[in-house]
Amino acid sequence: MSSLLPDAAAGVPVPVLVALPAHSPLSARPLHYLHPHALPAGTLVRVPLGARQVLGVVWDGPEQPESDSVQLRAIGEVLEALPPLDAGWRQLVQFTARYYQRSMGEVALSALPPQLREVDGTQLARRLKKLDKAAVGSATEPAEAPLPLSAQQQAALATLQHQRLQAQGQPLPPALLFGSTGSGKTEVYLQAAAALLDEDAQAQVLVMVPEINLTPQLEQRFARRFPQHRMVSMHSGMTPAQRLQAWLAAHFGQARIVLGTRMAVLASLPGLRLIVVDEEHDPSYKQQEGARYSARDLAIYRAHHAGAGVLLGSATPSLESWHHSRPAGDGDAGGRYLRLCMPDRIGAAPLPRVRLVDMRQQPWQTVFSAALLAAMEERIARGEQCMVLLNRRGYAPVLHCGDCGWKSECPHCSAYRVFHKLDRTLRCHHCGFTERVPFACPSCGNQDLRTLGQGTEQLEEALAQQLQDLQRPDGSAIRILRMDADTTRHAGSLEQQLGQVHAGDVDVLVGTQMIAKGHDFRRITLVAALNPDSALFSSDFRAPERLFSLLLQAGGRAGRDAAIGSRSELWIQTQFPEHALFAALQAHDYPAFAAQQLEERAAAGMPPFSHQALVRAESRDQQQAQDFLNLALHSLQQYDPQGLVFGYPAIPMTPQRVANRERAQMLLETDQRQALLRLLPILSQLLQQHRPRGILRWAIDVDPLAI
DNA sequence: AGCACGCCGACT
DNA sequence: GTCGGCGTGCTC
Repeated sequence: MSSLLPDAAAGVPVPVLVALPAHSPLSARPLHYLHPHALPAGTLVRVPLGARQVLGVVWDGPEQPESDSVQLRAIGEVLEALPPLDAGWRQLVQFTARYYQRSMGEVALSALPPQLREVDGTQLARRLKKLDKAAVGSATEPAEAPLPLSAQQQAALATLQHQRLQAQGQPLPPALLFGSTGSGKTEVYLQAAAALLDEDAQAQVLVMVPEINLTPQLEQRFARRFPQHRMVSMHSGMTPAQRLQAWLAAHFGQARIVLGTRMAVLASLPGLRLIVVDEEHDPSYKQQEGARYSARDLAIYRAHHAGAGVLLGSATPSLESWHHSRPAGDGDAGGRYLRLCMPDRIGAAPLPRVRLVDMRQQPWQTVFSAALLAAMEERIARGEQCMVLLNRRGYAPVLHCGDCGWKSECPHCSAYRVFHKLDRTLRCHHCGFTERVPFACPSCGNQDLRTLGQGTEQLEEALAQQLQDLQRPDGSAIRILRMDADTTRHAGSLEQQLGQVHAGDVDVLVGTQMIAKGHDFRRITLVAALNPDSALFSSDFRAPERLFSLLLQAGGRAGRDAAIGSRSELWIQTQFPEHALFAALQAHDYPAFAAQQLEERAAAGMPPFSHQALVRAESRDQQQAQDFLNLALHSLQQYDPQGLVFGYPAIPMTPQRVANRERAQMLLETDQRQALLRLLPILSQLLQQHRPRGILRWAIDVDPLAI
């Protein structure tokens, strides 16, 4: 293609966003392309960029490029079949990019389904025809009737309704639905959605869940309740074609209910009226790479600006949401969120009894205390199920040589490789480096290598041995199933294993956190957490919050069935049974736990009483990574003469080295969010400008979850 | 981020 | 003599 000089015949410059990385000097503002006439913002186009054709979004912005020395190229194709993305979506993209320090192009294009980048106008037209067919074909079976409401559910819904009527176009405050497991939060979501879907034929409801494997259950309930409305899912487990169809259905307003993981918060939803964030405390709402946004926080922003409601649900809310929903009193105006409480379990099934086993009273290196084993045996003999939680997969976290002290370190990371007995490998859980287990110590030749610590594989083995004489009520052998990232790696295996548990083929379920979330295991009457202590004294100030939530949630797995729920128990083996966290857990008293934690946070000036950003850098050299961060911090101080933002000197991350990259991080903290928001773009610039050769990557994580 | 261009080691 | 390693630099 010959490069043509721009002339009047070539048309006018149009600002277009393309997917350029956050720190590219080009990504600060839209690029400009020529077109015979101006195009409305939000129009999707294909444009040439270097040697390739890429998808772009026409943007609001300067009508002229900043520099007049660039040769503008022509827009390749306008995807006319798609209505432009609306102003609300564009504003959301702009806010996300600015708040999380990424380029608008990166955020905008990553919010679009990947397959949209590949299709041209003709292919798209074909997809749209299919979309219309799907819309016509729906609705046959009768809708499942709403369930009768408890008094607390009624009160929550009445408050939401009242608040909506009162608002008169004003933004609605976010509502936090604080309800224990089994209190019927889902029914509240369903009826809140129903009210909007019935009253407004254009209305769309976005329902967010933390993880893909939790979508099917909620999906089923919504599908049965709303067979007359089109519902689509949005999560990373879908094929590219499915994702495109779902996105199109939402963009055209055909999908009235969109159910998805965090990515769904950036979908195009022209009729958005309500966002539900289920399990709002769940850390998976925070994206951990690229644009590190919190889908829960964006949901609140988006709902506010769309004039939609937002309903956050949890039995153990994040301390942020809990604090923001505090009632007024004592000279405190209260939080900006509305708090709705549903403490009672429906069907009056009592919450599980919490039993603490003091591991200091147990023989050295006990894995299963005798009391816990006895309790498990009793349940299995009765035909009930047990669930055992241990947050470590593999057989043992370390392999070691007693003679010379060799340990199974990863050559590429500052971490130990985990011993996996089943396939006889040593695997690094950080970089993936895998080797066969050596026959003898690589350092001294000793053939007697030993394991240190326990993982889920070993638990499964130990339980099989300890329970081998035990039989089910019908005399058959007992079955132990292990579920963790290793056993659920293949597509469909997760569902298949969950099916076995539900069918009652499994007596003891052993696994990592993944089994503690969301699933309704009706016949489980005992849940045991074997070793939760590391979270009690972790350097991460959010570790106790996560532990409390995990244990309460895990306990909630037990005894959902009222008939047997009365004897359900949550067992915790700990060296610190006197810890306040366990006392609150025993009383099922989240408010007490939250009050105690918030008091500590307030005293230490930590979130939600302060705002943080974490700057990370990677280099071959740890000192260089730290120097890079410290220098940027030093330069930043001249832009913050009042010292509103405090920067802690850079420290190594844990683990310090991953895949031969040295990692360092620097924490910024302030009680004045605005000051931080003002300084972060300057910091980005400083980092970019003073980046030495050896710095491989750097990134800013705003509102980091783990430090 | 892609993708080209560019300048040094083991092979059809 | 080529194929290909990934370092450096550019994309409206």
